[in-house]
Amino acid sequence: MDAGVQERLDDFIRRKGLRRTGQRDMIIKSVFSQDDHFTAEELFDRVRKSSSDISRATVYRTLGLLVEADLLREIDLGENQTTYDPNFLDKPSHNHLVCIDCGRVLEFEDAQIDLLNDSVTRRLGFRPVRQTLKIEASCEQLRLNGRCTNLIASRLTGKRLRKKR
Amino acid sequence: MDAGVQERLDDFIRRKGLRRTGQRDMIIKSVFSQDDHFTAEELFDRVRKSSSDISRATVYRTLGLLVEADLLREIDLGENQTTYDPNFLDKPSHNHLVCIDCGRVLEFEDAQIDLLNDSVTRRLGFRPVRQTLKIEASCEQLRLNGRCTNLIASRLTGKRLRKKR
DNA sequence: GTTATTGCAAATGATTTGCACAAGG
DNA sequence: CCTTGTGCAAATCATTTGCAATAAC
Repeated sequence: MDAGVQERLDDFIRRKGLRRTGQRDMIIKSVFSQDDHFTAEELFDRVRKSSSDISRATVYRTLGLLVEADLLREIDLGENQTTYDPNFLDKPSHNHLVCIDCGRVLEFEDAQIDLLNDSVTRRLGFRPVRQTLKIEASCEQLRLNGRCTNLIASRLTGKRLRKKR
Repeated sequence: MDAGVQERLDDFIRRKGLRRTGQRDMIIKSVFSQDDHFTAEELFDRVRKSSSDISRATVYRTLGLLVEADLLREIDLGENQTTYDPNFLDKPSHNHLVCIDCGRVLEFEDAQIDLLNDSVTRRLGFRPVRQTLKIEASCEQLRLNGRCTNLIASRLTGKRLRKKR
């Protein structure tokens, strides 16, 4: 876990007159112990494994806190559950590419995209605050070779292959 | 309403072995009679005004149909309700700018952005299918003048000024 | 001691669904 | 007719919330 996280959260907590608790510490450790995207429910399961005295409500409430403190970000992957992305601390303006064949999500940064979007925003008479780019795309691998390692991998792990509906 | 809509839907319906019904016709007319974004519930209210024998369930089911037929698109404006955008027929690759001060949503097209995103996608080894760019920004007007006509307008109309939460 | 935090279970709210009846082709 | 579509009400399911007990500071 990035050393700065705990510190930044402490700042936030102090500034808002809130309190540091054991539950919050555990949840934060779990959130930032890895860099996969996750849902509230997935996090709840993960957290439960280390200590069972953390309730679902506290998980939801702490997630809200982390988002408010800008340590964690909600992203839209087209699911009906909110997905959380813990990687904005390291890569403050990364984007997401979602493969419509295998459901895999890639993160990428691109300074040119950022610049272009900023300039468009200014041209419209606004000051840019945040931008969210999601690219849905299909595997060249799958199209050219008739198979895609990610597709196979996700079948093995039982992950969902496509959006619902 | 764009003349092509009904036709395109008829095609879709025929291809899938479905049926054209009075309710679907009414809903489609309502959806494409204007170009504002809307939620399922808002559409339900609108549709109810012209004919009261359309149920909420049918509205939801027809929305699903229109999305599947690619006549209508779901967009994410950060609300807890799905928002629908009827303007992708006219502007197939437009983007959204959401003002965090007044909540107003602007649509804009930009060929450069499209090209750049496509090229990034290819560089990552994928074939681009669809891209979604949402820019959150703040009013220059508000910052410079201390007021923003949109902000005032949205106060008058009682629209929400900021995201929830 | 105060006040924020937690766990629990109940409440919420958007969306979906089962089923009997109605209607399109 | 035969099958799809509809309305209704009940069911789902993620998320939120009221409240009494608990723990920060």
